[in-house]
Amino acid sequence: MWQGGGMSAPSIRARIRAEMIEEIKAVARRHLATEGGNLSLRAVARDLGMVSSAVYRYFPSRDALLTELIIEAYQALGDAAEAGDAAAARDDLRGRWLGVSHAVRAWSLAHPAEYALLYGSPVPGYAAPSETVVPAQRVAFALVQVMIDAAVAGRLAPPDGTPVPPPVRVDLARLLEQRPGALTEEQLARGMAAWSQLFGLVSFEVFGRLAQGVVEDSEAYFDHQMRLMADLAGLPAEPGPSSDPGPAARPGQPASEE
Amino acid sequence: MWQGGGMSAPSIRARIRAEMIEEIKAVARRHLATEGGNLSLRAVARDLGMVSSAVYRYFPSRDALLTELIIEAYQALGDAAEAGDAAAARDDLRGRWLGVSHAVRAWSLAHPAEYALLYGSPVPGYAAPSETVVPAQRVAFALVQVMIDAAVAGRLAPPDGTPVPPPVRVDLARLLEQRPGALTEEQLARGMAAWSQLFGLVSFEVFGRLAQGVVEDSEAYFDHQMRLMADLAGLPAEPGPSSDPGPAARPGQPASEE
DNA sequence: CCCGAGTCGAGAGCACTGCTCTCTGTTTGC
DNA sequence: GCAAACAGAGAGCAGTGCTCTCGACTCGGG
Repeated sequence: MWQGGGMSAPSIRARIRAEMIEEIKAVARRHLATEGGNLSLRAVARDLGMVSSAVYRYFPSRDALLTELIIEAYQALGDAAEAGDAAAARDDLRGRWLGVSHAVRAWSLAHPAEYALLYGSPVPGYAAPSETVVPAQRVAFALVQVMIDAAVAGRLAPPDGTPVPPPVRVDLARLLEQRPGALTEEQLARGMAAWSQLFGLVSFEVFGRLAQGVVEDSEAYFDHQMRLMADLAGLPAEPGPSSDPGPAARPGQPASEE
Repeated sequence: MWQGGGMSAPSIRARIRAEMIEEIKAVARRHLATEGGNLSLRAVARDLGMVSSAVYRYFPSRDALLTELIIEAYQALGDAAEAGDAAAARDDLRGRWLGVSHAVRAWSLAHPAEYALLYGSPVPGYAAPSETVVPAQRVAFALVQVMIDAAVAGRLAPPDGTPVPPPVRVDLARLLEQRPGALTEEQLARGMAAWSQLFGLVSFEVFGRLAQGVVEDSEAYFDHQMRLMADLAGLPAEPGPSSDPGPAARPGQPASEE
């Protein structure tokens, strides 16, 4: 943008600038982890040995810095979720489902302040920019993808119970157009139930609304709840017939990078 | 405390003081509703025609004021939930279940800032005091109570699917001691799944993580999701045989006081 | 009745915040 | 080589939570 031609010769200054931006974000992320949600731009600047107004050469406002951190946090969470999926054998559908779930939980517990940025109360005047909607859906996609793979393999149990009422069916059908023919509206509704259940559970745990003497073994509790959701989604209990039925699909800590 | 004897003769000054406390809380609640989460004590004082230091005669800190508002918000939410339960016939178990759910959603959408105080990111240094744990459980109790009533009436379907693993069974059994013999651990686990599902859904909607073109008719979507949870909990679909099977158990806006 | 004690409000002040503006020195592209 | 763009420092503004002091007021007991 400010450099017309191709990406030739990053012109030392531009490279320094890019490094500076990364350094600011790194320090801000560190502050977020230690101090908590109310990020102080002045404190970040102080840690970098510069004065607060200098930071405004790189970010137009504190909210812009937060937005950058939010986007990168969505990426990191999405990466963790997909890594949790990839850690299981492709036909171990329930193992993949639990892999995604436990990866999301592990990342969230390891980065509570960033999780609060993503799924806590939105900051006062700040409105989530459009760049955040796509990465925000990666976790939901990861869960639904397991259901889709199960459906195309003919291993997704047909849902019983309450059918989807017409108005909801319209909304869900619109979502299903992106992945045509794979799932029914009933099945997608169950996948989205698992999705909101996942973040409800993680929010309770990260925000400390659960650990007050209610549940001791919170990981086992979480694992059981997500298995209930796997049942609800219609995922089969055992891996496919073409794979070794080893000790897969155990909770553990599937993925927790950094 | 500062008045030794009984509660005789509130001594004008004490009455004025109590009124002042209520007035401060009322203005603070109004500010919370209009401005958002970051409550400014000085702005509240300004609205009351007093200077900020005067407010400290009534509340030792801003967090103390917030704590008061949090406790009262829990009470209001609990009242709404129980009113939503009471609006349905006692033996219309699914109607009561949905009544509680829709009442919680309606209150939360009507009081987003207070909801964020309860279920959003916890404020920086602030740790939820012990006065908040009991009122925070009222909603969960309201849901579980419907299941208990269904169980004693022999109308709660036995759960199938994944059994509760031993470590979780220990935690749940400890919770069940307060209501002995009514539910199995499997059933309580499903009730708590519905509980976290409820707040996961409401959080998504209140915090604007859902309405971005994903779901249009969010009330119908919520209703369907909570019916899925009623299925999961094992609640019967129809009211009991001793009641008229009229047009009950419809969504609507069961309770939304104030 | 009156007077010390406790209460209340106002004001000034401290340390902090996000952000703007101006000024100086450096780097860049032509 | 030079004008333009950029980077950092510093001062400053308006706002925040909170503390302290000081005068006015009210209350309860003698």
